Amino acid sequence: MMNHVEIFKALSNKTRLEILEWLKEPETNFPGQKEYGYVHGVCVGQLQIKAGLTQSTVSEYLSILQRAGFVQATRVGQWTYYKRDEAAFEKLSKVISEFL
Amino acid sequence: MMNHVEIFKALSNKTRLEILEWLKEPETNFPGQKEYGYVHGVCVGQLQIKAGLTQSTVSEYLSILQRAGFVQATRVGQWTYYKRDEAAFEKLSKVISEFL
DNA sequence: ACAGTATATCGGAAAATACCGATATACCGA
DNA sequence: TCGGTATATCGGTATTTTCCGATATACTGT
Repeated sequence: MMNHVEIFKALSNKTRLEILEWLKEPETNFPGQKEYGYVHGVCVGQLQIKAGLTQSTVSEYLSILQRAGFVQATRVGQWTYYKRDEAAFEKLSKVISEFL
Repeated sequence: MMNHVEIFKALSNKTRLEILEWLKEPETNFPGQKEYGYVHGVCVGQLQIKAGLTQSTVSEYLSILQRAGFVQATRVGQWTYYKRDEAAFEKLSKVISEFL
């Protein structure tokens, strides 16, 4: 993983925490993407609508979450799909209970 | 506990993370306080010396950590001792692996 | 009551973050 | 090749955070 401070900073924002929560259940939270599937996660546009912020802001938030390791990005055509990396959460959970 | 964003913000600073780490082993990290004991933790002055920041800054950092639940303060005479609240770390660890 | 010490709080300058709109890049279909 | 769509990046303003020095508060011994 990366620097702990950067990881906690990534989680220090209401919208970013919500994004992570929404991505736990893509089918429920992003029905608008049903026809395209959820294999690689959810695309930026869907997240933007749900977040109610501008495209540029959501895009940046996603790259912050990606740098911290919480999500993985997959480019498919003109779309970038983001999905949670569950291992990162387990890892952080362990870091907190064992090393912090 | 409190709002998750505030908790992660409290952990988004190098010095504050170091303080939490130092408080895991007061005897080792704060030998200057040996004669006064470590029952209630470590006093602000000792933490200030170790952190190398001003008294006001360290005092504020400690209250940030306290508001987030990571440390408990005990006033004894003119000293305020701070010690870790291990339960807060376990709780946060669970929150991350189960809810985040 | 007073001087000394420990900590908390206040006010502020500099740096970082939260967001935005505009623009650039990448891909697609015609 | 060109127009349309999805995303990333850039430049900027408002807010927040970092860290400081000065001051206020609280306690202690004389």
